[in-house]
Amino acid sequence: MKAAIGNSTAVRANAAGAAQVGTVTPLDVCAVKLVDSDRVDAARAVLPTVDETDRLAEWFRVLGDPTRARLLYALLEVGELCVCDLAATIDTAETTVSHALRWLRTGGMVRARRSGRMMFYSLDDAHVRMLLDLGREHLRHTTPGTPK
Amino acid sequence: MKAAIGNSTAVRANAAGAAQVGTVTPLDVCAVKLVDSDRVDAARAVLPTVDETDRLAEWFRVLGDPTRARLLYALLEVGELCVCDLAATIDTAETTVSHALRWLRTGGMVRARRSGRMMFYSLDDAHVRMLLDLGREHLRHTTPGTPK
DNA sequence: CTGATGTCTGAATAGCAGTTCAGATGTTAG
DNA sequence: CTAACATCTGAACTGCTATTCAGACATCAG
Repeated sequence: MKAAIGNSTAVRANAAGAAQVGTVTPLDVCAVKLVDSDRVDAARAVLPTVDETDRLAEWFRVLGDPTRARLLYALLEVGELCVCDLAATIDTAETTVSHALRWLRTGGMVRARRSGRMMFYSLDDAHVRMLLDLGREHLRHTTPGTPK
Repeated sequence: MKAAIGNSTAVRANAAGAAQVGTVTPLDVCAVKLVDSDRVDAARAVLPTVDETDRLAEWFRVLGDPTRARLLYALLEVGELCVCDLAATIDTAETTVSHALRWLRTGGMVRARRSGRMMFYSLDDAHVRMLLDLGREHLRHTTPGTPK
């Protein structure tokens, strides 16, 4: 069973006793109050694990930099480019591009192929393609003057 | 060979529009050399503008934090939760949750509804739902021991 | 071999972002 | 009105990260 997890429902459960209060030894537990404990339990049941959300956040974060995003969108259509061409395409210093490509490489989003002294990079993740397409579609359906 | 200079001039000129090309001061422009200028031009032609990629990167970056990602995944299934329940769900301090929710709010990913003293939050962007689903699917197809 | 080229890496700098703390705002009950 | 409550905000601290610089590594021409 999954019950062994320390931070799982048991800890907060009693505060859920919106119906009955005071019957159970409250002490430290009462620090947190829940409004809709059923819904909280439901959410916790389907929520990815901390390890999974950490990996997901890291995955998204790789796209969360303008340089890296530009590189990915450049590769999305053209297929394969070497470092100096990528630098020219996105108008950025080659060193900066190289650092960014390391992120993308270790993130598994890009694959490198050596040809002579040059390294050719290309997208290496179908999900990333979908992500990029989703992003562009989102742009289209978003008013440029988005309220803040 | 190729019209490397001309091309690289166009390279630098862009960002706003390929207006002035060719006859401008070459001097510093020659610093960059292109390998496949045709492909570079093709990539630049379809590449989103700097403003667009900035917005895209910012959009992705909002998901690139574990706390915010957890909040979104919590809301993805349950639909609506107040701040204290969100804090309990993802086991995080309410202040931290509040700060994270501000990001999601200004990012347009979440909508707030007031009910008495409480604020109920829910997802407010269909594309974000797809993004979250895509992320989970990506997790499934990714070996936990991904090579680096 | 030496030199030139293309790319990568590590250190250093500057700037931003996540958490916590203290207090402010807004809401309801008495 | 005051008190309690739920949430928000700003400031401070810490840590991470994007860029630049200098140099290393790898490859090819001679």
